[in-house]
Amino acid sequence: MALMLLDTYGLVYRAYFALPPLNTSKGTPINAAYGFTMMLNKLIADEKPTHVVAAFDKGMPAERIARFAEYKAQRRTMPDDLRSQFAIVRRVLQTHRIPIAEVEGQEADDVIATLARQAEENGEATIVVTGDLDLLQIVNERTTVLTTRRGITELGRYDPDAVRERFGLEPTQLPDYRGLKGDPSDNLPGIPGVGEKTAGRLLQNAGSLDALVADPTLAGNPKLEQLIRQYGQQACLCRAVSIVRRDLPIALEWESIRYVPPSEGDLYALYSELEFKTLLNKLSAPQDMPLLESQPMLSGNYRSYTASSDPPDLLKLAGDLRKLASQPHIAIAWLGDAIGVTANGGEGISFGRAALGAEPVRSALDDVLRSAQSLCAYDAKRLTHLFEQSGVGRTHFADDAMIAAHLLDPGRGFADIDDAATAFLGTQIPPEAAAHADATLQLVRATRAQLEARDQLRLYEDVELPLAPVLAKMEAAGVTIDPRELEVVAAEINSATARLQGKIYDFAGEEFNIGSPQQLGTVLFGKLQIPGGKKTKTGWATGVEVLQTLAREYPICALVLEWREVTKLKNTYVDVIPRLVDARDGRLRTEFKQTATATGRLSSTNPNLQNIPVRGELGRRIRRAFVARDDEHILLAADYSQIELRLMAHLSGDEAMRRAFEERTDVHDFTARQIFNVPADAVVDREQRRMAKIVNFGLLYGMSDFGLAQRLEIGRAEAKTMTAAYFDRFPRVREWIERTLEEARQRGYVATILGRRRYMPALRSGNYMLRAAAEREATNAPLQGSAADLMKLAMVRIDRALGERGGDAAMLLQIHDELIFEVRKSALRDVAALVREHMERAIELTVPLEVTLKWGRNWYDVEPIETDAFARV
DNA sequence: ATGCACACGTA
DNA sequence: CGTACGTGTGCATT
Repeated sequence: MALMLLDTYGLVYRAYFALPPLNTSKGTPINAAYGFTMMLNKLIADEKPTHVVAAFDKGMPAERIARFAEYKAQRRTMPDDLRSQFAIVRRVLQTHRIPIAEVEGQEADDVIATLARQAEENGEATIVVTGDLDLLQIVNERTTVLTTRRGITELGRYDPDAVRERFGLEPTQLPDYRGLKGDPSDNLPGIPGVGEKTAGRLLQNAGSLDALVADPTLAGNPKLEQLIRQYGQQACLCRAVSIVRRDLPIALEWESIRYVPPSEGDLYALYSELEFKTLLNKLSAPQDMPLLESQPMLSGNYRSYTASSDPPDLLKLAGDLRKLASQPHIAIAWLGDAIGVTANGGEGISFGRAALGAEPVRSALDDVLRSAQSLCAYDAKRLTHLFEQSGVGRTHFADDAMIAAHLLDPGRGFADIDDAATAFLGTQIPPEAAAHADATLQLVRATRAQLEARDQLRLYEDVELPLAPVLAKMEAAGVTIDPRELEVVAAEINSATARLQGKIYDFAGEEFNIGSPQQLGTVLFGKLQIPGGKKTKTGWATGVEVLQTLAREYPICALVLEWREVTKLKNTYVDVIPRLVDARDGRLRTEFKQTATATGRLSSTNPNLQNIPVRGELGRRIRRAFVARDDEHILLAADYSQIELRLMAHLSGDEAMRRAFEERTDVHDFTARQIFNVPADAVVDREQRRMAKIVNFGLLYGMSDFGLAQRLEIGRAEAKTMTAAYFDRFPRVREWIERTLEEARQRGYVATILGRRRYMPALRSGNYMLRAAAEREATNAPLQGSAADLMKLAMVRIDRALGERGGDAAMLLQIHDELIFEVRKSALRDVAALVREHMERAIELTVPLEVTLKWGRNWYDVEPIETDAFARV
């Protein structure tokens, strides 16, 4: 249990100065309210309080004014555009269902101090969040104070040790300290000539201000002694206004301040009214998801075990684990260093990961998992790797709550199981592995019901769940890297970098950091006076578009572009990859994230192998380093051709577009013929095809006339004519886009071919920019997402088929529409046919799917396989 | 040390 | 004022 107390005024004040002036489209100042809301969300996410109260000042601090007339005389009056935001802050709090505490004539500090004391007396932990350090005096074993630091998200955390560390004093000595040294911002004089250092030393020696005043000789030197005699009473007065009151007449109703997560609908309404774009984007909870009312913390009967090398302990742990062996439903969680296991009843066991090294424990767990009917986890793939390393046999999971949660709302990143529990269970999970396992079971129950209600079980059970172990295999396999090839590229890059850098310095007439957009902008557009400089928020724009247009006339721009290209390659790939190669087997391993994207695609990290260069020649050569494991194997690459456009043809049912694919023509060429009216016996020129290609891609991304005009470098009217011609030839495409948007507006989400959803609340936003962005996303998501569906389904089937063949081929990488395999040479023909078959037939569409197959000894040298040799079945 | 802005690699 | 990502740098912040 943790109570969070907010010093609302201080936090809002802080947010106001931390952020630039921001207004809603109607001109309402909003920066402080926005910053406060950001802080609030972050605090709740990070600190996970069970109870929250926002404290406000109310009325004048009359008592203190009476005690010390000058008090706060110096403080400036509140700016009007800040004052007006407090009403908004109150609404934010109301929406978050956070109660407000205020006492007539009292400052928030005193309200907070009083509530913290009451919580202490009840044995509860309290976190105070404040903008200044005055409240540090109430820090103790149960009360922690967070103070705002830089910006709006950074906080200092003060427990008693942190206070001692910072001031060399006990928290309770801080009012004395402030009384001695004074505080100009509150117009407290203290003792003249006594600053931080002296005040600290005096208190360390004398213990308290009272002791000093009673016996000024404790000061240790005559000068200080005299000062204390003269100003001692003034210091005591200063101290008096620094001491917070902890005895205000407030009755703390523990149950009434329990934090209940806000309704997503209410949040949506509020955030869109206030035009909190970033927050709105994070918010995309399914509208049909009933939010549970607050629940008590999960409780269960957990017994903890600490890993030990002591045989009796491990044997006891193994014995207790084995008691779960007959249980049908087992959940397992991996939290930090601990493993938690629970069965359906809530009884659970946690133990250190290291215990898996002991044979009795390992085999006991093995038995439990083997005998269970179903096994579930949050991020099963991670556990699969752990089991693999520890020699635990079973790795088949019937449920993965992380995947289920992501399917229910892919727009929201469920960073961890605590996130998901907050969203779907409305509960916090105690920080214990067994509790996490238990929460996993509950999450599975909740999410499965939702998936079923939405008809997404097939997507979950037949695609996503079986994909996880496939990805685990791919991650475990890795890909062999030939470092010598990287060295060749590195050498070339190094000499190019040196050469380019020298030339750039020559042109610039000075040495500077070319990698700094800021310095580069100053050199190009300031010193060299190159015209055409545009500005960004922070300075000159030096992006490719800008430099490219200048490159013809100003060689330095071309050189900078070249420099950027080579340094990027060096820093991101050539220098990095060798360091990540597993020294044991020379292979490079990535992690595929299955729940990272809003559209259903995978992502790849550590390193990202989905963005290895291909366009530039130099970069492309990096692919030479990706090789088959030995001479007996080769790499096989299989990629879908134009999969998203084909899906557009399928989903829209546009006959003309369907025919383009049916006839196996070049689709960009075909489009060019249509929109430029090129006769059948005439040739489409390169420029026409280039433009048609941009139009096709623009379509997939929901591009506007304006954007199209910019990309094509033509007038807006011209672009409009072109899209008109396009939609004239492909009328159902336009209808599909409009239908998709209309449906999405109405039901709140768009869906893919397998029923994967993406919730799009911003479609109904009153803010044009937000709405337009959402419309583009909504247009693209069904296409990109359906392509992901197809690929995932194909991967699951291919893995199964390869498994049946034995071990002569392994899937290594997925790059969205492309798969890379490592294949025994003798099996190439069969495997290529099998891969093509499963990819092309993943889902039957009204347009044919086409897969291009290539093979080679490395990723660079892959050459198309003669189609004739692998005729389609 | 950490977060942001910018830049840029891929589909 | 086309979508979806991850990672590198510089730079301003503790």
